[in-house]
Amino acid sequence: MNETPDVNTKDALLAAAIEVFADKGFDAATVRDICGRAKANVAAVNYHFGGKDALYVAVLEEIFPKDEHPQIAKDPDLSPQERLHNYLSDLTSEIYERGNGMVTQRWAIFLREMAKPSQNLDFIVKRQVQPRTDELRNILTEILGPDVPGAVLAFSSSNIWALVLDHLLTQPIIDRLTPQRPSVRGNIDDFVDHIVKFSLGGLSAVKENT
Amino acid sequence: MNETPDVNTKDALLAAAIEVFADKGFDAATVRDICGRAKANVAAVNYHFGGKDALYVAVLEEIFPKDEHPQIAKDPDLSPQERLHNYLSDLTSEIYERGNGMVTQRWAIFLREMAKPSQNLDFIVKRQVQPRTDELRNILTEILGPDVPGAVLAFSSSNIWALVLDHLLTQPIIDRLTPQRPSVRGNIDDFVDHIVKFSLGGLSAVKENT
DNA sequence: AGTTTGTTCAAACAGTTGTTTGAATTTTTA
DNA sequence: TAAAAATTCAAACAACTGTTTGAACAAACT
Repeated sequence: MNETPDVNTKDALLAAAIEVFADKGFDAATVRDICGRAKANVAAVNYHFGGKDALYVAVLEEIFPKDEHPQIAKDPDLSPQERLHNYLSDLTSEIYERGNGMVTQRWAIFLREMAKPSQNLDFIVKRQVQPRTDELRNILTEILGPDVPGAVLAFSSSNIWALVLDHLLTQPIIDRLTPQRPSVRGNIDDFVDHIVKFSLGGLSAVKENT
Repeated sequence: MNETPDVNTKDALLAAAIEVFADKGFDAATVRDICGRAKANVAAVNYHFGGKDALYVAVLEEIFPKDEHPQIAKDPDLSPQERLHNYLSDLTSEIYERGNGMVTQRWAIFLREMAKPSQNLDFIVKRQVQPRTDELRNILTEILGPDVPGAVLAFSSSNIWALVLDHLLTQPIIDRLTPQRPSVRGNIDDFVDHIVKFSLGGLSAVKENT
């Protein structure tokens, strides 16, 4: 009757599902694995969530909360260059810095959805990507000026996102290619300084001759 | 003695496997689907290749041939900036231009392996990525000068790769975010010009203060 | 011819998947 | 306390997976 009969197993299932989905991906994840880690019965997923798909949706709702409004770099006192620095610093540290928390798992799931999009990618884009790209777009409009062609603005915005997301995707390749290369994690500041420099240089280059 | 009018079932299986693996990924691909498209019996994969895994290896050998040596931009008469332009132009058009051929399927499989690495990623990196990154590294060494720190060179190399690979990964997001944006395919030259400008600007920016 | 070798095929096998069942158990309600 | 509702659980289900089997067929060689 009450809506909080046994929160324990349901929460345990959700936590285990976040782990497994981030680690294996939706297809490779099995409900038996999830229930095993949650110390619950195999039928628990269907009882509490209604099925594997619904559990995945619940996971997405959990790790992409609605009320999250970053807009960190909106301080009007800062120059757009400084705001870009703050923007890239915050985004980078969120992706790479915190190792075992929920934040990195969220980006792992995001990466999986990009490589093999499902219907749920719409949800993730609306919750996670849309507000961040809007903010970047504002910063870039100030840097490039109001007369910049829309294509240049769109390309540049994608370029800067690509610089940040790069390691998320190419980490396994870098491990195989140049294992001696220092990892981003632990050198976040160096990495951020580099991509800020690279971005500002690239932006002024595409601004010059338009 | 060769080229019988009847289609070789082994070749048909290989062709169908390339399609299915590129479209669904290794896990989601089924041998029944592959054999169905090849109009072959379910047991044909095991008879001709020995199993699904061995078929995947055969597909990788097929779409990542050994004798492929790009080194297009090695002309010593060109400036490193021009060589970078040629390098990015060739790489971009190979990834995005030819729509239905084998080349794009190769990059689709590459993307899948990056998002969920398997043992075969070593093979792909050695065959596909290694020679191209070596070439880029040479170009960047000339542009940045011999005294550039190794970390800056490594970061910059990754950055430029990220600019090219960007759309491969974010295409499904862009479709959901800004559908009005002109696609890269069809505007390859504009895209290449943009990332060349952006790259050169970024490179001189990271070169300045080191 | 006959024999051998290579290839196809329908059927079945063994394993895993998500899901359902129905009875046992716990918790809540009256 | 007793009835009722909510939750757990072992077992089974149906569908799908890659793989194997053994007979049928085809081609090549002696």
